[in-house]
Amino acid sequence: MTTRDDSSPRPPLTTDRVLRAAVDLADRDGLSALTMRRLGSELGVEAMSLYKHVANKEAILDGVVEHIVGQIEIPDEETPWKEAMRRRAVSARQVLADHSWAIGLLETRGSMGQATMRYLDAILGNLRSAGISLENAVHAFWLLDSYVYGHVIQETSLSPVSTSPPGTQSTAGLLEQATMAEYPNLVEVAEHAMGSEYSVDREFQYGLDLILDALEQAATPAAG
Amino acid sequence: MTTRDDSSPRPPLTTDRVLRAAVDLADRDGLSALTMRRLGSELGVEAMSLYKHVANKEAILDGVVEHIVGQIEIPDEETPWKEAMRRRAVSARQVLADHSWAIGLLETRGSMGQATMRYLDAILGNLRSAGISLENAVHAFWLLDSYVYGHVIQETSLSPVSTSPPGTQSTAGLLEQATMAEYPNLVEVAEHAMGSEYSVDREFQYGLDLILDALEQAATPAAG
DNA sequence: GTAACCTAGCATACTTAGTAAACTGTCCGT
DNA sequence: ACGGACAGTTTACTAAGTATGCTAGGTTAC
Repeated sequence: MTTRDDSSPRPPLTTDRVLRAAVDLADRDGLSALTMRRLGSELGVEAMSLYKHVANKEAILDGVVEHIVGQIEIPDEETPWKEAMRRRAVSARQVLADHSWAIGLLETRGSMGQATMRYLDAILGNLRSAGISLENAVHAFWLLDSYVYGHVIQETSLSPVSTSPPGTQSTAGLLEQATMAEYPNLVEVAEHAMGSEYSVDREFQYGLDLILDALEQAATPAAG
Repeated sequence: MTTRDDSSPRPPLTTDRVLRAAVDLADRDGLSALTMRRLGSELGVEAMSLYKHVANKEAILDGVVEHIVGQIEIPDEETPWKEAMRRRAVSARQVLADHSWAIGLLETRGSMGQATMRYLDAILGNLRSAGISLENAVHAFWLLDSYVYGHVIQETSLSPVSTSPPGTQSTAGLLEQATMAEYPNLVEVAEHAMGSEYSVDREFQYGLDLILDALEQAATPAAG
């Protein structure tokens, strides 16, 4: 039994606490702020102390990705596939949007961790146990995951335009650029996107449903 | 008139030459190898000399992204939209796959450059002049671009599994992990992906056609 | 023709990264 | 009490981006 009943001024470091703090730090100040020294001071500790709990920074990034992926809602095998896929796509987008810096990490990780494999396996498991063929399950996986990842990427990379409320200087600034006259279609779309009836959320839903419906048609040959 | 007819041992630096060298370097040794010092030595010059031609490293990355995006085939307004969209999606995937480090850059750039805007404008222009409504053009843009970007991300992040020829140790290594028994669906898919009849190229085409067909149905209310 | 000056490239040096190596202090079992 | 295990620290090395000031060669103004 460890004595800790005195007012512990600093709980002991653990790998989990390190990873949690890393996610918090990146959420708050961006991925570039996630340095060993800042992470250390966040935990009231020197940078080198972290190395007692993680192999190196790469390991932290790996762990962080796992942490993020682990937050995505995983379908069980009973939920009807279309509903399950919609739910997990929405959840994945939510999680990735909440930690928009994480997408950039996904690509750079070479190998999949446990959480990632569990996630993929659950998706495929749901599809397969719904009677969908292996080929079609793979198609569905690629399509949906590509769509979700790509959508989040675009949301973040277009955020100067799309996330600012109408009339904000960043939106206006984009439009007022002299060269904007050369891009009439972009202007038209930007204005449309600034309208109050437009929402990126709905845009995501639209594409998601379109893909799901198309997958359903493809997966159920003749039945209607 | 500048005298340059003598055997110039080193052509003068220009912004363009810097950007070109940056792309080459990243292609060859990866994005992390793209440092000012290495880029300088690549051009036979000290790191600080680069700052005479680019504001800072961020500007190089911006320029590199522009360079990459500029390579994507742009549709003209005459090409039928479905064909145009397929072509530019294939081209975008090709370009991004040729410079797989570039995707990670796209997200981190805050603002769009000229090439990016020209690209987006051309896409929207093609769709609009094909008589597609503004709303549907926006849908098509989000869907297709998300799919392409996401697909490339997954290709690179799954590359340890998918790009290695069947029977390679990285593929086998993944499968032989003790924990793999916990992920039967993943194993099934991995084995399927290792089969010679499987190709990520075809996978991309499948999803692309599915999206294009679905978009077509949605854009042409009753016809067909 | 020469002096002022512009400019590409260079040398130096400062700051912040990641992390290796060796040290310190505490606590626990013998 | 002692010895080791182990969390955390100190110091220091390497590499990155880049500010600052220098130099040399060409250009331009008189």
